[in-house]
Amino acid sequence: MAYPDRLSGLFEPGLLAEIRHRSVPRHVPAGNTLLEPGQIVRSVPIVLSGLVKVSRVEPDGRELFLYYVNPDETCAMTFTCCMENQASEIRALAEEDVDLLDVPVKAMDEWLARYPTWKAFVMRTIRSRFNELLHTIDLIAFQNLDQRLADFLRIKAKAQGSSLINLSHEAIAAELASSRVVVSRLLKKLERDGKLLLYRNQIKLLGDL
DNA sequence: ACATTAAGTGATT
DNA sequence: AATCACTTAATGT
Repeated sequence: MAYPDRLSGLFEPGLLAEIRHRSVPRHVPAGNTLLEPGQIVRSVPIVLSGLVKVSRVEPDGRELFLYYVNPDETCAMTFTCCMENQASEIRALAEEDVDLLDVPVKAMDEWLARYPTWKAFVMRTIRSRFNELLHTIDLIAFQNLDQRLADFLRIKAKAQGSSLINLSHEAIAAELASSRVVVSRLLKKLERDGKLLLYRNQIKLLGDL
């Protein structure tokens, strides 16, 4: 199986062999949901390729972008849920075609005690997400939507490896739980400042924000 | 040519 | 920053 090869830089050989034997490869086409809120988490996905968008879904249907899970990463939320077989608090959606390895809860629990690199991997992803979330909480608390928008565009561009973002203002507003008009205005300002170019359903980032 | 959807803008809360 | 109301621009049929 070719999958775990790309993980060889992350884990020791013993663990790689375990991953090979106990994880289940899964392919998720772009646009499909990996996990809906309320669903019981039974396995932890390790993303091999593609891009997974993780967002919060409010009862009224509104959405709030939280973070992307890139290749060689895992979803931090699933760790916290799956240990106690808790329901998911978030939605995970494949934004590009995704190849991943499903690691059963039982296996990842055992590895936590046995393999230092696994423990480090888990801790690292939880810590970095936690810091990311603290950052966005700061921005929301101080009502800095312009910063949050800039962050979103930067992260999106980096995650998909292209400065061309194919999203309508409406779609971006939905991700940030804001309104289209506000996003349009902020984007227009960024364009005036020479930070990006606006087209219909498309945004071209210039340099860094 | 017409209908539909995306984006721009002033005024108001 | 959000909402409303309205205009203008781009796209689909």
